[in-house]
Amino acid sequence: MKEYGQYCPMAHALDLVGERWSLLIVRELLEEGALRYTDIHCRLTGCGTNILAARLKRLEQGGVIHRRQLPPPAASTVYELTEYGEALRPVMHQLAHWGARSLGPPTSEGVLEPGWLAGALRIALPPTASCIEFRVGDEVGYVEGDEAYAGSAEMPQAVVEGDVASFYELLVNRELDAVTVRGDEDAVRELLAKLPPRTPDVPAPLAAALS
Amino acid sequence: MKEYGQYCPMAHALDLVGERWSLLIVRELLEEGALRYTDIHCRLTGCGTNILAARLKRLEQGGVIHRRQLPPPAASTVYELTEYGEALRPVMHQLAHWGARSLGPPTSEGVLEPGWLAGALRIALPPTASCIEFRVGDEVGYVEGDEAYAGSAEMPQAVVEGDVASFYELLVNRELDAVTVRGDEDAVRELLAKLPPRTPDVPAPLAAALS
DNA sequence: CGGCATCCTCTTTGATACTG
DNA sequence: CAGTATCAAAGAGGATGCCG
Repeated sequence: MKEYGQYCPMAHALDLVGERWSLLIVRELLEEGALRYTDIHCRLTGCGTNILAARLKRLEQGGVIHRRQLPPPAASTVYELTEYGEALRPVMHQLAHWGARSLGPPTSEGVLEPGWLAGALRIALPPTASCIEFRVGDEVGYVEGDEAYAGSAEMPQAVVEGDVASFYELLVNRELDAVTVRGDEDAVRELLAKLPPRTPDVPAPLAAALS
Repeated sequence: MKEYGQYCPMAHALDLVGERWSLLIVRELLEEGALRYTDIHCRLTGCGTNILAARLKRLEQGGVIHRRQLPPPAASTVYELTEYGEALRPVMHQLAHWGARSLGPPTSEGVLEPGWLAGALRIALPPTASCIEFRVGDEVGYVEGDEAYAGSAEMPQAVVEGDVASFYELLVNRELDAVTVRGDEDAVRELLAKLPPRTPDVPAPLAAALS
């Protein structure tokens, strides 16, 4: 893509990561740490291999990511964020928060990429002292302290289970009855109580926003 | 542009503001408040009128901006951010900070849009008790408290003057001698001392980043 | 004029096929 | 596995035209 050609930090940032797919690649690397070409490709449904190659090249030239050769015997090349690329984490976090405010319930045709649950928990939930596991559809993840992880917790105080719509109900409408809770239900209640205040309203709903 | 089609707040945010030019439109509205179609267009060199119209429509549908009819006699339509669009301010601020780390000196062909100085000051400078005016090229702006404004200050404690390269020297390398200071030079020195620590280094310089 | 819509050319995308 | 090659379709950029 042509650069904007403005001497402005915003425009420059967009020259580096503003192209289509670029920030989603960064998102994957932020969540997974280091990924092979094919791993990235299969997580980004709709992104052609040529586009991916072009973006990776550009991000590398921009100092956002770098290629590394895995030590033998698994000598495959992986991509990971540079220190500079890592610095995008707070930006991405805020942007995701912003986007979440107008992200409707998952009724639409949205594709859920593997590992989405840990990302969702990380964004949605405040730090908690408890360890709570979530099973949503075929995804499993848990929160503990101020981080969220994919997979099962070792000693969860509570396990929350439900489908994607119930999960949305829980997080957005604080509807505890939407899901089934095993274990310490009060720990979940406490977590919900610590959620940031509901953002009042977003003018246009998702359906209208996207033609 | 086609949507990403992922049920993910990041992807959704990019569906709303991730298209080319969209975030630059938001930047203008954040800085100027409300602008007419033509004002936006002349601030975005390179953006065709059809593109601008399409982006404005999309941003409006997404609830990021809205159109308003100015009261008579100047009954022209202006665009401004909704409350939801305003919420992009911290995101943009962080993104600009990130971009500034790899934005080189202004030797390149970068175009300086009118009003850039206030934006630059807002991003670069920490809150200050003093009121300091900057004259860079033909732009004038000043900082006071935790905000930055375009135009002349009424009672500046100091006036800093120089060209764009000197301004960059001042902010990035803390080189006070690069510019001429009238009035309370210590106020400027104090401001520089409060700048955040220099970010160590960005792997690839601007020149290499952009082919 | 200010606020777009249209037309046209050129680049980018997205999907598939192919190669070291 | 990690990309490059190819190609149709969509989007970007520029000029111009229309309409209040």
